[in-house]
Amino acid sequence: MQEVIQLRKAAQTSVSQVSLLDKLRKLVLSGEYPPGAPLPELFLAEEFDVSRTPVREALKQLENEGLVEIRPKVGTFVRIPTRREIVELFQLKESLEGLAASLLARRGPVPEMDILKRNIEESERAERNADSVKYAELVHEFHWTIVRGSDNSKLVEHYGRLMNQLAYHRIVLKTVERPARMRASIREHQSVIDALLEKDPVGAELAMRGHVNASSLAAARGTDAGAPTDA
Amino acid sequence: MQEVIQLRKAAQTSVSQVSLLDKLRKLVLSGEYPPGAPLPELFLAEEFDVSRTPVREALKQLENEGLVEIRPKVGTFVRIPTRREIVELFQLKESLEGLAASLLARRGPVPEMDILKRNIEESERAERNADSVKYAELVHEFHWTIVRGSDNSKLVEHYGRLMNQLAYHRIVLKTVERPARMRASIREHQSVIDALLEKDPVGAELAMRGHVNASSLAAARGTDAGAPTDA
DNA sequence: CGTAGGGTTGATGCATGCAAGAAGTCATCC
DNA sequence: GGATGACTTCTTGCATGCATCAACCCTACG
Repeated sequence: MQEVIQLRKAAQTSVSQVSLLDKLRKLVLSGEYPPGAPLPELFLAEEFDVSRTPVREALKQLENEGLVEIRPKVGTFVRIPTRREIVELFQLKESLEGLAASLLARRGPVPEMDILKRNIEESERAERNADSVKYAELVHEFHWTIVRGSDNSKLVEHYGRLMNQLAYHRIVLKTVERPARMRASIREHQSVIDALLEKDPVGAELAMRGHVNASSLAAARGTDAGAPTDA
Repeated sequence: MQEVIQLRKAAQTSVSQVSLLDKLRKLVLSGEYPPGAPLPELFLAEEFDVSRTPVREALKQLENEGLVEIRPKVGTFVRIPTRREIVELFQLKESLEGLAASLLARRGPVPEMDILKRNIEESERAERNADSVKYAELVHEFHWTIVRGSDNSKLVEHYGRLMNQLAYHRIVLKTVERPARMRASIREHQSVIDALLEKDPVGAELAMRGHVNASSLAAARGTDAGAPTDA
């Protein structure tokens, strides 16, 4: 009984429609199962009242997504991310979102543009109200709208994988969006929209990349010191 | 016995070290199991002399990689790619390789640079000898060297997924590299290297993207007409 | 006291059995 | 003749049992 990290029973919701994979992913992303925690198949099987087989399949998938690590014949553990990875992921994010903005700019008038305009308005409102939760949601929506608006399903697919990993790192590294950055961020969003409206792919890409880069630097500074150590 | 597509028994190599997943992936990528072909678990299990369980896991993984499609309670089939996907994948390729070149340019003198220089020399030789097989290998190596040289493991990871899907489309769409493009391609490689040597991230990225774009356009033209129809 | 070695434990890896469901077939009815 | 319906078959989805192997502990020895 020398367990390093104790897992408490998660709230037992019925396995119903939502897949086991989604539930496991959420538990890892939410930090309910913290980095380094063991995830024995039998434990999870009892937890979700299924057999080991579907649990195994879900864990394999999560390994594939980079959220857990399966050590053969030893066990499955929630992955411990490194600081280096977050830098790498932000570099990828910049590149992919830049591509998305560029593609969206070429598409002419699409419904996404209206969504983005409304997003800006709501973001300004959230900023005035210092509602950082609402603001974070809007930022999330802004970026996803542009990526989906790229009309490139493979890009959306890869971006989704990327964001899963980043969301995980966000939780783990306890990244905090500083209120001070909100206004700057909104201005950057606006300049992205401006370029999109002008159907300027190059400008849109540059604006988007600049924005992602700025916010990633801010995120790096916002990382608290208690984060896991690098390798 | 009304099977739409007949699978012939693949050469039975022992399951030894190399994993089942790799073997299955290769069989799909090589076109041994053509698009649309059913992949019943039991068939594959007997084929590789294992039980359904490991086959299932491998198939799930391949679905994740976008190579097969699992229709619940119906069966697993080799995915039928669309022309649209190949365009999307090339857009991603351009973006990721551009990022890689940019990152590599910032790294100063690294062993990758020598590999690239030698690659150019060998490419020219292959071009003179009209050795298109050797040439294709060298192109492959050139691009991978740059991506690996980016020193961004997450980029390498995503690029690998991307190239798997592209390799698949290459096979299926029977893309042919035209000899006429070899010389142009080498020049483009050279300009990428030039920018890398000057530690010019922006120039390297632009050169790389221009190159990928040019070769993807050539590939699109090189697609033969017998390819699968779009959705 | 430190270290090497064997045994125990607990986890995964795989095989197999059973049940559930989708697709196609065939017979029947209108 | 065409359409509808149940049935048959083939497939996956899941549960469970057994074998295997890594890590740990505890003992015995130098």
